[in-house]
This record gives sequence, structure tokens and C-alpha cells, in this order.
Amino acid sequence: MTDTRARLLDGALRTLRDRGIAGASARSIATAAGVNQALVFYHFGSVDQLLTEACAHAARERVQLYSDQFDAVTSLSELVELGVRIHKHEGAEGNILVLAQMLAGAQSEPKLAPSALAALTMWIERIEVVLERVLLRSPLREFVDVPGMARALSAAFLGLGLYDGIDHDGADRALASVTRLDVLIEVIDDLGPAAQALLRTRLRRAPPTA
Amino acid sequence: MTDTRARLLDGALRTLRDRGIAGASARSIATAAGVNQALVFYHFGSVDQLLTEACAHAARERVQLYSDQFDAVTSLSELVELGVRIHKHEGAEGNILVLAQMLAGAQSEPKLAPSALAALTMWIERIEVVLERVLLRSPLREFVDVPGMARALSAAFLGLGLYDGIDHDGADRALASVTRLDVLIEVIDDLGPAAQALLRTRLRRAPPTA
DNA sequence: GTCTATAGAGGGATAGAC
DNA sequence: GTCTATCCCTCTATAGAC
Repeated sequence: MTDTRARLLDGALRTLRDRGIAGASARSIATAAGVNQALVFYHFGSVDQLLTEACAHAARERVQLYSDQFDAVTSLSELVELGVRIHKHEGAEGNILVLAQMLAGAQSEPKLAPSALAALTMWIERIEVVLERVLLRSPLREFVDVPGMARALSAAFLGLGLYDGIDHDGADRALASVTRLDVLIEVIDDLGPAAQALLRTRLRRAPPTA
Repeated sequence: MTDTRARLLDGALRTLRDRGIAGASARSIATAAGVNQALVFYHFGSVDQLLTEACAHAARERVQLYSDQFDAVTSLSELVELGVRIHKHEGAEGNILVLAQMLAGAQSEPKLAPSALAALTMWIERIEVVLERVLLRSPLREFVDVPGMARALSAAFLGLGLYDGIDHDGADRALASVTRLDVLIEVIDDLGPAAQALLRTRLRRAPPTA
């Protein structure tokens, strides 16, 4: 990959993060990348295409970056902790806001939707694998739809990233309150056999409300 | 309020919802409202100001619309159900996407941030009241930071609204899986006194991880 | 209050020199 | 591959007729 291509991809991500989808023009991206504006079209054909490739590239890179940490997760508590770490790290640096901006843009520009979905799906799939593994021995296993929960968690983090941008303290407090809930989940997983059996029975008796 | 003002406020909301913050120009809003473009500036001074007022107006109206339903909630399950109803109704019609787009825009345009936050806060405060009431008799009460949880839930719904725009089926599945979790919460609330005492003890023993 | 017209900036995209 | 120059469009905002 040529240097210019790489600079443009990086410039696109920084522009998307700092100035939002509304501010991600060929000119502003080129300025951020330190290259000439016409090169956007020489290398990528259109701004949308550049955003698409930048988004895919970043998601691959970022998911990869946390790969070992995903593998190391052995409980729901640890998954929540990893989520917090990723939120804090990516919030300032990276990918969550970029994805959120792509989703925001995709509402109006259908061309952005497939790539935004593809990028988000990289995160979702990683979370699915972890959830599946972590729930294996949990009494919650049969009551959690793993693909659905992975999607809910991913969407929630996107919203939290946006919220963080306008109320950092509020987002911190939100995160802290969710972190506290993991104690509850952990307790359920750690209940003795008798209590677990009771819970299981009660859960089975209650029909899904969906 | 003059007819034109009302039309512009409505047009701004529809444009924000359908074409996103990137497509919410004075021209497109005026077209959606069926009025002349120059009237945006006559009545509101700037596009940002129009978006700000539209956002505040819509949040007031929408929160009001669900006011009775918020009051009628008596359990966490019912709160989840109401959340699903609001998501489904607002997703097509309304306010959640508008708010998400305002948040997306506020990242780049600081002038939008205060009004986006104010609008979102109307939802958050309503949820806080309900959470406070519903948790009163729950063993979870002392482990839930109500303001934090209300913010987390609100942010999560914003993310879900955006996600819905690019993957409706995925969002449905996410929602369904969360709906199923409410059974767990309900079961905890309905445990007998002995089991509740056990849970309380275990929860107290586990220190917050935040 | 509403319209037309337009100034002036910024945007996507291309042509053509180097 | 990179640059300058440019076309043409859309945008915000205003001036001025009605």
C-alpha cells in the first residue's frame, strides 16, 4: 500500500472522529492527511469509497488489536471490564466514534450502510464468540440469545460513545453503573447448586415476554 | 406560533430523521416544510438554531406523549416493555433518530451539544423517576446507581436506533434478547424472602469493581 | 412575513501539466 | 503519482422588492 493511500485512510478516520460525518469532506480529509485534495479521487474514486475503505480497515485493525484480550475473557464480569477498557481507549483514540458517525451518515447515504454494517459486524462476531464461551457453564445460558445480546451490547456502546461526546461525566457514570451490575451476574454464576437449581426452575416457569 | 414556524420545526425533524445531520441543510428543511428557504433565517436566524429549537420542541412533546405510560410502569419488566414500545414507535416516527443525529452532529459542531444534551436529559430524567420508583422494593436497589443506569439505558437506545437504520433484523433480535433478560430481573424481584436474603448477602460481599 | 436574487464560501469531481 | 486550475453544484446568509 502506497504511503499516500495509508495517509488518506488515516486522515479519513481522524476527520470522521473529530469533525463527524458532516465534516468529512475530501478537502478536510486531505488536509488532515497532509496530501493534495485531488488524490482522494485518484486513489479512491469518491469520498464515500474512501470512508468505506477507511472504516473497514480500521475495524479490522482495532478488533485485531483487542484480539488477545477478547480471548482472555473468562466471565461476564471480565467481558464488561474489557468493554469499559475499550470504551475508554477507543473513545479518545478511535473506532467507536468513527463507527457511530458512519451509522449516522448511513441513514441518509445508503452507500455507506453496507460498509458500516460490515465494520460493526466484526465487533459483533468477536463478542458473540466470547459470550458463547463465557455462558457455557452459566445458568443463564439457555435464556440468552447470544447473537441478539452481542448486537444489543454493540449498539449500546455506539450510543455511549456518542453520549460521551456531549456529556463525558454522564457517560462515565453510566459506565460505572453498568460495571456494578456485573457483580449481580457474577453472583448468579457463583450461586451454589441448590440456589442455581431454584433460579433455573423459576426462569423456566417464566415464559419469554417477547 | 405562526404556521410557518411550526412547519419549519416539523420539517427540520423529518429532515434530520430521514437524511441525517449531514443532509439537514436550510434548503432541504425548507423543501420538507413546503416553505421558502430564506424563511429559515428570518424565523430562526441560522440552521443550527432551528435544529436546536426543533430538537427541544420534539423532546418535550415526545416525553409528554409517553408520560402516562411512564407513570404506569410498576416493574423493571414493564419498563423494558415500554422501552421496546417506544423504540418501535419512535424508530419509524420520531425522536430517537433525531436525537442520535443531533449527538452525531454535536461532535463536530459544539453549538449543537447543549441542546442535544438538554433534549436527551428530558428522557433521562423521566427514566430516573421510574427507575427510582420501581427499584424501591427490589433487592437490587442498593446496587443500582439510578442516574447512571438511566443514562446507560438512554445511550443504549440511541445506539439501537442508529443500528436499526442499517440492520433492522439485527436490531429486532437485539431488542428481543434484552426483553428476555427482564425475566431474570423479574425472577430476582420475585424470589422468596430466604433466597432474597441470600442474594443480598452475596451482593454485599462482592465489592464494586468500578 | 414572504418572495427573488445573489454574494461568497465550500464541496465533489475532472482535465491536463509535470 | 502528484500537482494546479477549474467547472459546476450546493450551501449559508443577506439585500431588497412586494
